[in-house]
Amino acid sequence: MLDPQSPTPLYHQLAERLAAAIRAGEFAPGERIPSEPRLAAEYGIGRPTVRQALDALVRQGLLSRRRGSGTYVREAPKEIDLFSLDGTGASFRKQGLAMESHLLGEVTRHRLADGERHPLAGRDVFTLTRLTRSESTPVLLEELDLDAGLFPGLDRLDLAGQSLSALAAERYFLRPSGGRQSFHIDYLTGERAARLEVSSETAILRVERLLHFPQREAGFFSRLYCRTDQFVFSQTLGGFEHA
Amino acid sequence: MLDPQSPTPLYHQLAERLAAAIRAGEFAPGERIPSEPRLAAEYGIGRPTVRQALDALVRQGLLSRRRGSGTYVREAPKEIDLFSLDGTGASFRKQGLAMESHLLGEVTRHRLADGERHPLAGRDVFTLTRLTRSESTPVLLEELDLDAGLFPGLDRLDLAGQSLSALAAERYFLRPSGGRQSFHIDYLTGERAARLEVSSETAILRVERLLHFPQREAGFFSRLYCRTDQFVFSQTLGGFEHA
DNA sequence: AACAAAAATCTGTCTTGACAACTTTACAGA
DNA sequence: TCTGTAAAGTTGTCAAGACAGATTTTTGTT
Repeated sequence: MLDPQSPTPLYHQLAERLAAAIRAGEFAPGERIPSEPRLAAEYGIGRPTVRQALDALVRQGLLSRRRGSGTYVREAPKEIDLFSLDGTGASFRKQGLAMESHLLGEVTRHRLADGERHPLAGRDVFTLTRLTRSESTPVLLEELDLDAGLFPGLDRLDLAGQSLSALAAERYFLRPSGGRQSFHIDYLTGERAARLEVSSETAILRVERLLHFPQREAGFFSRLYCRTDQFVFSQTLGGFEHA
Repeated sequence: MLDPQSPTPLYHQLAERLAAAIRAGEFAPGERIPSEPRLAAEYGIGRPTVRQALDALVRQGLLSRRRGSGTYVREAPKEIDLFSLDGTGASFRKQGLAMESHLLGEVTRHRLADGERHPLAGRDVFTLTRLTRSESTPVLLEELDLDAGLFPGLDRLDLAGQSLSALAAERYFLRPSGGRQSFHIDYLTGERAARLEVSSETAILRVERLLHFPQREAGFFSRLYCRTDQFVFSQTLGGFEHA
């Protein structure tokens, strides 16, 4: 039973109680937990209070809900080395994970205005979007901008299944000399949320990465939206990492 | 006014409306927005629905609430280069940010059991915890484990204000040869939440980092809990990064 | 003008209740 | 035994209301 006299709110006590039960293995991944009305009756609290507790566990990645069906325990995320791999597709396969990456839409070329808040502002860029799925669940969305001057004719290439970093190295003889990436926690809406199949309540790791080349500073900019609820994303340190 | 006929729920419409107003500068950082009862009256919806909308904006880092006082627009986070710096303290100062790091408790030495799920399992380690604040707000909590064999006598040194990476290089002649770090979104409870002054609803970037040395594989393990709502944490790529 | 107390207002927690949208289960008929 | 429909049960959204804890504003007194 919950303790109404406790300084810890009831919804919080329930969330901790359920989280402990999940971590202790009382509910297996994929298993349905008792319904909201059932939990309300069992713990003697209102359904909105139960929902508040479950809301927190959903956000923490322990539970997922399906309207009309119930609330289920989630699988633990697998780990993928992302921030140090030579092309997402190739390294996904190397790590024995069934991943599929594919382009969304066409590669387009356009000019970024001078005043635009973008590291490649003032230049012509190739823009492309790529989505990676694991077992048909989206896990990574990449939005890429490449300096058109560094990658001439890129829009005429068949990029399906291609490693961009391999392409950069082998076709354009480009190896990054340095760069910078920043890490953010984001909540997606609109098209990005739809592509990753998440609600605006789901915390997403967004990594903004800018690569420099000996031939041109700030030649490649990318935004990576990572579903850390699906995968653990890691980076190998030592030696240079690039996209 | 909100549109009750819209497929978008009312709380979601309000959240989007308020987010747009904040981003458009209608409310300046630090400014108080209309109270919950006031918003309920203005938009003709219930206070629980207003709270649901505000909950989402608080989680997204746009708003913060103070009981009895009101709901305020938050400052945008500043950027700090963390995952490529030679010791947090030194690089904070180099980047002109008023940061203070200090040890929580003493350096302790103990042995990790062989079967323990820890990269340094089976060894004696020095364990220490460090908290970094900016303008008296905690932004980074580090929990560090160092192989005691690589860092003899570490517990007898005065580590206050010290760069650990400089210490490793200059006193112990240790430079990392490689490593790995993984990125997680976490929700803290208990002591960690108290130290970072966050609620269990706040999404935290947790980075687990393991460094290898020529002298010893897996010599240094650290967990970094980053308040991305306070700072943008970034990494410089190229050349080797180490703690 | 300054200070203390009371009142008002704010957010935080919780309840009961209702209805919508969706899924699952039970039942009737072929 | 199979299929279709109704009933039951689930989550999602929303409302009104109450009270607690904290802060701010107003009022009264000196």
